[in-house]
Order: sequence, then structure tokens, then C-alpha cells
Amino acid sequence: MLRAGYRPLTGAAPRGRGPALCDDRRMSTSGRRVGRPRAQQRPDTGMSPRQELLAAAAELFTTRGYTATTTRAVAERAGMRQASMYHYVGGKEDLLAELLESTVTPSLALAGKLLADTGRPAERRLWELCRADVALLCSEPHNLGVLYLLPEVRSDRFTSFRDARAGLKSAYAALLAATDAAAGLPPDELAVRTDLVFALIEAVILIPRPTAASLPTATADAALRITGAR
Amino acid sequence: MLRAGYRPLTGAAPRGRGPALCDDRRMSTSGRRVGRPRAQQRPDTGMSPRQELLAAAAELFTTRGYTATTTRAVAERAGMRQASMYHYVGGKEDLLAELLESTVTPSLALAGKLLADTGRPAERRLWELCRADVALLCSEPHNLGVLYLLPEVRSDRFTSFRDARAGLKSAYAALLAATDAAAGLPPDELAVRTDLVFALIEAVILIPRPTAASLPTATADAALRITGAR
DNA sequence: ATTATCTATAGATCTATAGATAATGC
DNA sequence: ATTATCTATAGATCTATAGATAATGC
Repeated sequence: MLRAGYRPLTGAAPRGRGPALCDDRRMSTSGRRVGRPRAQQRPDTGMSPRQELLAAAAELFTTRGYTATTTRAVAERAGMRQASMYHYVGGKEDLLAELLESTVTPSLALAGKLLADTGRPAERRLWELCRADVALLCSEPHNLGVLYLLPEVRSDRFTSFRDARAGLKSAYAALLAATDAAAGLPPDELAVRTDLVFALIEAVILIPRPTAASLPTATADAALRITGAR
Repeated sequence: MLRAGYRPLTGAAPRGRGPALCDDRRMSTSGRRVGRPRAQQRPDTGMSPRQELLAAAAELFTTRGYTATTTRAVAERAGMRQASMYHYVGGKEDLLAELLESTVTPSLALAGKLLADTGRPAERRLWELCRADVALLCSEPHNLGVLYLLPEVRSDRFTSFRDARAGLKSAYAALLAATDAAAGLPPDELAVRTDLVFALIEAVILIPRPTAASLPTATADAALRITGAR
């Protein structure tokens, strides 16, 4: 269902505007929950209510579509009534924003490390970024990458995600430019190759689940062949 | 706006169920239209009402999203009232089906010709298919490829589109298998390479518009490098 | 007292059909 | 008579807030 990877690495999750929203249920010493009991009881999953909402949203957004998914559907799948959802998140957009960022933030962190690691050849570092990025995109049970193409993502609410994705693309561009094969290439040629490599990585979202276990490595190999490095 | 490519090459457009739906306005000899005049008059675009609906749908589906686009928005943009749309199409799904098929049918026809043309090397034919397919996907002013990822597309209503796309992928697989570089490769390795090449082609839908004019050729080159042919 | 829930609902849609209407065709 | 349009609407939603309620905390 939902793994550690869902939560952005950058500390506190974005909560949208409005008053403080809860992430964890306060438990009594006796192990019983504070607050009115839920209408539908069900076994404890070990996830916080917020995590359960994110997992529900991930499944429903990818399966039924973002717009077609109602707040009621998300809440009910997370085990609570529609209105109770607003105790944890500001609305559907909050959930979408957090899911989107979770598909980029880990790769962006890795890219930062690889860029700084100038001791190793750029080809090798680019290959590693490709492999890890594809592995991340394939790691979720639901193909969150399809959410990249939602028109909503163009709106101001998702600037933070778009910036992170743009940052990741710059890292690809920098590593690619540092390869031997890129030496002497005109800037526009370099730009087209970056577009192609970045598109190839994200193209895994177009491959039906489940994907072959060899896909991350195979894609990284293919990406380097595109750059002309092999 | 809308070009010839929008209409499937297979003769009559699919009309959904129900009674016969019109595609062309009957014009009187005096050049005036039959039927009650429209509430909002506007200059003739030369397109049939059905074509105008398709063009409006293409813009709105890609810009605002399929589910978020109302029948009213499509109809109004095509110059008619919401209810009048049903004179030409069975509903939103009809429009989506026809738009989807228009992105595949021309390439599928080309693939058939290339497969039969056994006199020329497979590498060359594969390259041509890649180039033409990317060019088709980039030719529309709106990025119809994003519609591939709609959850609705998995439903029965779109079997025809899914079959056409699967047929196109088979053609890629066959051409790829016929290249010299593929000789002796195990089937699963061949399958992964086909996935990668096909994904790379369709990945152009992830590249922001407008795309570079060199993209079709650059992508075809990159595809052949992935296959190991160059 | 605090918290996490619940129920109820105002206000705002959207789709597809029914039936009326205003042109041209003959 | 035929056609392409229109207006009107029934029926079915969906979101976000208001206010009540049922636990634990102290």
C-alpha cells in the first residue's frame, strides 16, 4: 500500500492553508483512541489517517482519474466519512500535491549528491540517476506518473512540484553535458538529447504494470545509448 | 485547428449507438442553412459541425481535462447550445474515441505498408515508422497523447482504440525483431527493447509543446540506437 | 477540556431527454 | 415535411462548512 517513499524527504509535509491539520491520532495509554469512534470500525493498518488518505487517493486517482474521484470515495476508502477527511487535509488538491512530490523528491535528492560527486565519470553518475529514477517511478503499486499530465498540475497550487521536476531535469542536463560524448555539441543538440533522455525515463509511466524487474537497468542502459556514450 | 488527420482513415466515423447522427449540414441552393438558426451566429469556419465539435473537444480535453470538460463547454465552443451537440454525437465518449483513434490510425496504416515492404532493410523501415509516428503525435496543436492515460480508456467503449494501439506496437515488435542487431536475442530481452522503443516514441507526449522541429528525426535516431542498430 | 469523529445541508453544478420552434424543401 | 436548432428541466450528483456527539485527559 503506502510506503515510506510517499512522504517527502524534506521534513514536514505541506499542509495547505488553514488551521493546523493533524497527522497522527493521539492514543491513550490504554491504546484506545481519543475522539468520537468511527462509524465503520476496521482493523488497524498501522498507518496514520493522513497516510491512509494518501494511499486511498493514490489508488483512486490513478484508477478512476483525479476529477472523477470524489472526496467521499477517498475518505470512505480510508475508513472515515467524507467530512472527516477535512480534519487531515485541506482537500483533494493537497493529496495530489503530496503524491506528485513523492515521485520526484527522492530522485532530486540523489541528483544533488551525484552532481557534487565530481570524482566519478559523468557517464556512470548519469546511469545511476536514470536507474534510481526509473526504479522509484516503478516502485509504487499505482502508477503515480500518470498524474503528471493532469491539467490541474499547471496551476499555481503545484508550483512546488513543477519546480522540483524542473530541478531534476536540470540535473540530467548537467550530467549529460559533462559526458565525453557531449563534448563539442551545439546547445540545441544538447537540449534535444536532454529532452529525449528525460522523456525516456518518464516514459516508464506509459508501460503497463507490472513492469519487468529488469526495466530500471535496461532503461538506464538505453538512456546512455541515446547520449551516444556507449 | 482540425486537420484531415483527425478523421479515421477507415471510412465512416464511428457514431456510437442510437439513431443516425448527422455529419454535414444540408445547405439550400441559396447557401442558407436548413433548420432553426443558431442562437449565436458566427463566421463559417468551413468545418462541419461534427468537426467543430471534435476540434473543441481536442482543445478542452487536453487543456482542462476530460472529466472536467462539460458537454456545455464543448458545444458552446463549437458554436451551439449544449443540447444541440447530441444531434451530432452520442456524447463526450464518442468525441474521445474518435480523437484517440485519429492519433493511431495513420501510423497503423503506414506500419502495414512497411511490414509488407520486405525488400528494404528492417532498420530503415523501423526508422521510418518511428519518424512518422512521432511526427503524427506532434502534428496536432493539442497534445492528444495525454488522453492515452485516461482511466476511461480502459473501458469497453475504447476497445477499438486499444486494439489499434496494440496492433501498432506489434508492428514495432516485428520490425525490431527483423533487425540484424536483434538476431539471437532471447524473447524477453526483445520484449523489453520493444517496450522501451515504443515508450520512447510515445514519450513525446511528455515533452512540452511546442516541440523542436528536429524531434521526429532525433527520436527515430535515438530509437535505433536503443535497438543497438547504430 | 480536548479531540476526532459524526450527521446534515446549502449552494452549485452537470447530463440527457422532451418538446417547441424557425428555417428550407417540394 | 424535414431539418437543425432552441429552451426547459428531471434527476443526480459533489464540496466544504456548521454544529452535534462520544471518546479520552486531567
